[in-house]
Amino acid sequence: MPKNEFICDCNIVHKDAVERSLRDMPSDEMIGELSDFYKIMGDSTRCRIICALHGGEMCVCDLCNVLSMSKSSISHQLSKMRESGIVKSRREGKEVYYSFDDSHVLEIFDTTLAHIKHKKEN
Amino acid sequence: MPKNEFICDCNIVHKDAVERSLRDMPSDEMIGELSDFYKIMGDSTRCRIICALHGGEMCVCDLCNVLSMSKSSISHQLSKMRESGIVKSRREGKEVYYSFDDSHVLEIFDTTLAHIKHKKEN
DNA sequence: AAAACGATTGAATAAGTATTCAACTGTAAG
DNA sequence: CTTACAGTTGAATACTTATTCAATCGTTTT
Repeated sequence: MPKNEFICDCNIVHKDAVERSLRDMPSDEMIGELSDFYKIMGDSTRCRIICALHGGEMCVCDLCNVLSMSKSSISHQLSKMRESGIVKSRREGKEVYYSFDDSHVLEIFDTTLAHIKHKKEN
Repeated sequence: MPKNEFICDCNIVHKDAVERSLRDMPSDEMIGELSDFYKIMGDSTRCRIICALHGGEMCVCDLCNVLSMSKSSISHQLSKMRESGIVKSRREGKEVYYSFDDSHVLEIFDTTLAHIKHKKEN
């Protein structure tokens, strides 16, 4: 087997492990969706929005007050969160109310939060 | 109650909801750890590394071949993952082997992956 | 119809970050 | 001791992204 069958110039490639990993690796599409999901959660402002919406829907203005941030900033983040299907919006008069669109996301969020809390206790 | 008790210039703040949210909001420290956790997962290279290590420990070179990326790039990512406690390393001669350091992280990862897969099926 | 208000949007700025390149470590082999 | 090899590291570059600012939209009120 020629060295350059593999990308790297090392001699000690563990052929079996590498091939098994390649076989079991999720598709690029799947990996992309997975990392996109984590990316959207990986921002403190968005995490705080998720926590705030935990008690029920809120208008943009409420979120501004909870997070002590500008309407524009919050709105930009909400727009991203809506794009990725985490929240949905509902207009009522001049106000727009946001709430969760996907209970599974909330479930993962809560599990993770519990994990972090648990780890801190030790 | 004066308008500017709240940060935003709106009139229709839902006082109760805002105050409840503020009360239930996790500490800045907690939010930081939470978003940092998601941040470290929110990169396709790191997600693929996690998938690759699923079958057991691997040396840097193996990971290069699985991901088709340079040693340096992988090493940089592994270093970040080790810093945040996701993986640990073990030297054996010239090689360095990486494996999971926190089974709970893997659990959350798998749950999320299952969630994404499930959502795609619908 | 005009003004006020809650919210959104696009462009600009600033901050963060992934990959590359080159130099360097630590270990093993000649 | 010298060379080769697996891996690491720091600086540079390119890319992404969060917040701000100003302008605008949609709805309600006067």
